[in-house]
Order: sequence, then C-alpha cells, then structure tokens
Amino acid sequence: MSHSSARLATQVVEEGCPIVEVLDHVAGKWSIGIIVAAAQGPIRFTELERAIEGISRRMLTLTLRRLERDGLLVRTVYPTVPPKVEYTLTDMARELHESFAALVSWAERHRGAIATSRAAYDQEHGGAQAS
Amino acid sequence: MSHSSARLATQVVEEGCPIVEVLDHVAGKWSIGIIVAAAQGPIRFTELERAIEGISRRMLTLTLRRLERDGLLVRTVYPTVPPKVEYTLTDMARELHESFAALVSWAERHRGAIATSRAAYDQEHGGAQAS
DNA sequence: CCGGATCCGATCCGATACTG
DNA sequence: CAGTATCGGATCGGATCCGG
Repeated sequence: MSHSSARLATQVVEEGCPIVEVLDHVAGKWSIGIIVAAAQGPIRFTELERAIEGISRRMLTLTLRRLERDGLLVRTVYPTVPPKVEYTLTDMARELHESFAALVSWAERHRGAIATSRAAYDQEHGGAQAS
Repeated sequence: MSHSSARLATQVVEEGCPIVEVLDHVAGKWSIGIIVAAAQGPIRFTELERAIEGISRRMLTLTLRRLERDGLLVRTVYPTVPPKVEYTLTDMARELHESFAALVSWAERHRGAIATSRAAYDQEHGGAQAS
C-alpha cells in the first residue's frame, strides 16, 4: 500500500518523540566536542577550554552542567589550591561516544561532497545565500 | 605524562572543527526526524508533516531545504494537479541514517537513566530548574 | 583555577496569513 | 498539495565583570 511507508515513519518518529528531546540535549552545539574530548579519560576544565577552541567559558560551563545533569559526566572537585576539577564520562556516555565517533567519521568522509553540493545548490538558486 | 590526554583531545577536536559545522546542520532540531522518516523510501511533504508531528510547516520547509542543499535529500516535483513532491535520501544520507539509528537506540535504552539522573540533580541543586 | 551573574545582540522557531 | 512571507516571542551565545 502507498500508506505503508508513511505509517511506518509515523510510528518510528512518534516513538522517537521523547527521544528527540534527549538528542537535542546531547546534540547541542558543543556536547559532541566535549564528549569526544573527554573520551580518553578524566579531563580538567581548562584543558577542555583549550581543547575545543572556539567555545566560551560560559558555554563550556553551561554544557558541562547539562551533561552532568543528564548523567553523562561526573564532576570531581579536588579541594586543593588552586582548585582542580575533573570531568569523567560515565559508562552511558562512553557508549554514546561510539555513536559520535561514527558520526564524526561520516562527516569527515563526506564533508567534501557536502561542500560541493552546497556550492552547486547556491549557484542555481540565486548565488547569494548564507551558510 | 599528564599532558598526553589533553594533547590528544586537542588534536581530535581541532581536526573536528569543520566537522562540527557539518554536524550542526545535520543535528538540527528536526533533521534526525526527517532523515529517519525518509529512510524507508521517498516520502511526500504532507506525509512528513504528519509523521513528525510537532514540526511546523515553516521548519519542515527550512530543514528540507537545508538538507537538500547539503546533498542529503533529493527533491522531485511531479507537475501534476495537485502538485506532488517527493523527498528521497541520497546514498550519503542513508549512511548517515545508520549512525542516527544507533543514536536513537542509545537514547531509547538510556532515557530512563537520564530522567532519573536529572531528577536527582535537580533535587540536590535547588529543586526549581528548567528542562 | 573554576566558575557564577548580567547585559545584549543574533538566531531560532511557532503562529498566522497568503499563493500557484 | 506544497509551499512563501512576515511578525514576535523565546532561546542561544558571546562579552564582560565579579568571586571563592
């Protein structure tokens, strides 16, 4: 039937509705970078700040808080002077990291094709379009 | 050395910088839903609109245009009355869909734990926090 | 070193109305 | 059916200043 694909899509996406909410958190602008950067082991605030390069202190803090709240990151404070804070991925987050690695791999493999496609699209739809 | 993890993180994320730009497009609020919904075959505009349920016509159009521009979707117009437009995933997008499926699977498996973690976090950090 | 608080411009996105 | 156009609120995100 011609409906079958639409019905199936409906099911998939409706089931996914709370999922989308989860993914929106996780797919925030900086979340992927943080999780990738933290994947090799505990990492400090300043290390993250320099590692991601482009992130502001504000967004780093906010994103860390959200990831901590979602149970993806554990925050450990060492009461030393100067203070030292380490962020560690939870098991849940390490699983997620594997999917992210696949995503990053995909982006690397196809970003050339994507750029080409964009250029072609922009040229045939009035050359002045934004990113 | 204690630097090694930070150095590695820096490398990974800096290489990923143009990648983040790509992923930002792809990880837009509705992109995943559209790609998942279109994964089983060509799908029409209205079918998408009903399948995703929560998306506005405006956002559907904008997201479709962006995905088309990025070369993830092919738009086919049948000059009939009433008009009929079908959207089809490209091979590149079908690859991406596999990663998305893994992501969705992750979100399904862990959304309970995430909700629990959030509740705990909110309780011990002044109960009134937003989503 | 690791943040929190505030201001403010940029952007996203939904609601609504109109079209071929 | 498949869009486009415009408005206005909400949210994002950078800059800056302050504190433990």
